[in-house]
Amino acid sequence: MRRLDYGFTGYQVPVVPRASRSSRGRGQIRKKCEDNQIRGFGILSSVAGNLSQGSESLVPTNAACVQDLHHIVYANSNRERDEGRSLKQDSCQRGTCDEKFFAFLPGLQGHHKSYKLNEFCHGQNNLILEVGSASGAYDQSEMIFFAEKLATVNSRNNCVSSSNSVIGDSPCFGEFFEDKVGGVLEGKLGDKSYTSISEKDGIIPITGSSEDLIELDREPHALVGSESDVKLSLLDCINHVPCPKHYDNVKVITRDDDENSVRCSQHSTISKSYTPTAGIRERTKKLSASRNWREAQKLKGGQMKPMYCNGTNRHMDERSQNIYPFKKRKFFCQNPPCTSDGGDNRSIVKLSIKSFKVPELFIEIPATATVGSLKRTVMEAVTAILGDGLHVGILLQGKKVKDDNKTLLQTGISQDRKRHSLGFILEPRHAQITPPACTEDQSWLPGCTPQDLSRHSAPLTLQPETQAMVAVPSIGMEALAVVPFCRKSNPEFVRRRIRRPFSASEVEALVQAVEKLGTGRWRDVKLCAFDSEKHRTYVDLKDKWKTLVHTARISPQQRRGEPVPQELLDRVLAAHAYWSAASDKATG
DNA sequence: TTTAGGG
DNA sequence: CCCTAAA
Repeated sequence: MRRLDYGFTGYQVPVVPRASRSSRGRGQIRKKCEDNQIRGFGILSSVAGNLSQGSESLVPTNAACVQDLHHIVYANSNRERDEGRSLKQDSCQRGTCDEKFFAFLPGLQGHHKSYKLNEFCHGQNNLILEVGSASGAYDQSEMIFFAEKLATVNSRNNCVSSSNSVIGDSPCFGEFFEDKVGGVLEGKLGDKSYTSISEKDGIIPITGSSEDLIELDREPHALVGSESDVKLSLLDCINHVPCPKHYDNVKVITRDDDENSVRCSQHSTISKSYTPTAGIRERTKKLSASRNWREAQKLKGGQMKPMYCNGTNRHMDERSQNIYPFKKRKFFCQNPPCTSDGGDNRSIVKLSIKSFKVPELFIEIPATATVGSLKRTVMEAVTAILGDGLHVGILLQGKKVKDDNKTLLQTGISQDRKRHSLGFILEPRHAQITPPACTEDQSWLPGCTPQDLSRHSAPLTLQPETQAMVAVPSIGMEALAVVPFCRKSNPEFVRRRIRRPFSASEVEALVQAVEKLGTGRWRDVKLCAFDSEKHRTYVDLKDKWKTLVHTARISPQQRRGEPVPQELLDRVLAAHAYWSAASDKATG
């Protein structure tokens, strides 16, 4: 009997003949595993996976994860507070920003709230996100979400990304923000003001889901009322200076949406395995002409689906939960060498960039939208802005330096100048080049009046930003990636999913599932062994199996990445051989 | 949508 | 991981 040749023991191999696809149901019957046996297998493998994953976590508990993460979160209705001002540079002042971004969540009726990200300053030891509220109040969970996500975003931008970063809501996660030097929580609520300084451990527990409010000893209500500003400062969280060695004691919290766990990774550890050049090479290689064709097809079909439509599309929903690095990375490491233009090459200009000015970010979202969707919207917007859709502008004494070919000497940037005269702006890369190309919704085109806009979204407040809203550069729309019908207009911003290597437990689960189900039923494999892992599609599983087979066939010396136990690789080969033979037999 | 296979 | 022809 073939089963004897199979080599697997301990369970029965269900011989499920591979029916033609047309005969295999797609409905609820196949929603889960076909029989109890397989279902039991799935559960077992799940449990096994969780157990082993837990044991291999870098940091097993949430609390331990944040030992070195310094956060200060404070809300303040007074814009002029010294804490905020002192951290700002001249280059980070309000009102000098040309570009503005909008995030717009379509499809829902009702009141809207406009959120504006006025400034986003990176400092060597601080990171400030200042949010000006046009109307509604913020709750603390939103603030924390900002803080948390920005930490992740910035970690990614510093090329020390963790593969576990996930966008979206985790159904349940508890996190702690700890400020070793003394956490500060202060705010004002009308006449009531309070300041909460954690003197000892400075731990602010944030429990429950991301929707929940922070639990505070005092003033457990919203920190800010309407017309208040919220400032979030992540001290020591991420250092924007691109020198990873500073991060030795900084940990990045990443959350696995599936396991409801918080994982921490040492930056230094991450950066070890991160090879930016390889990533660039890979992505550059893939910029095939087919993309243009594909985009044309999508344009033609007009079949872009809203990303936040109650998850009616499982695939879109799954993919939207991942943080996508931008598909096309253009990290040119081709800084031109100092040219001998008569200047003194030995003259070095040392710059300490403490903050970047960023374009304002506007978010319009119906009041009926969920908090979760707001979070996703903002997160996507921030991610996009901080991702790759920007280039750096330089302000010298308030004037934009436009000629990139001038030397610093020629431009007047030199050491003896006051540093305050030099400013850096993050601005849309193609803002001046690409005209808005969103043809489906004319309201986003330049020249549209606010009335046109309100026809769609009826924002509660437009404020002075209204004029900017109609002049929003297309890059802003696409960078936000929250307006699907606009994203298609620029293939440049199709983002690649973040790489998430399979853990040993996942490999184990995959092997078990394939042993059970075979190599041609990836949807079933997914449902049985990875149903809870939204980021693993059946295509992913198929691909992983392919690489596993390849790995098993090559010599151990040739293998890369996290070593897969030989025992598992043996099972991979055995299962692959078995099911290949079974397939051949069935075929002919 | 799912499978299968190349990139 | 991405892309996509084919079923």
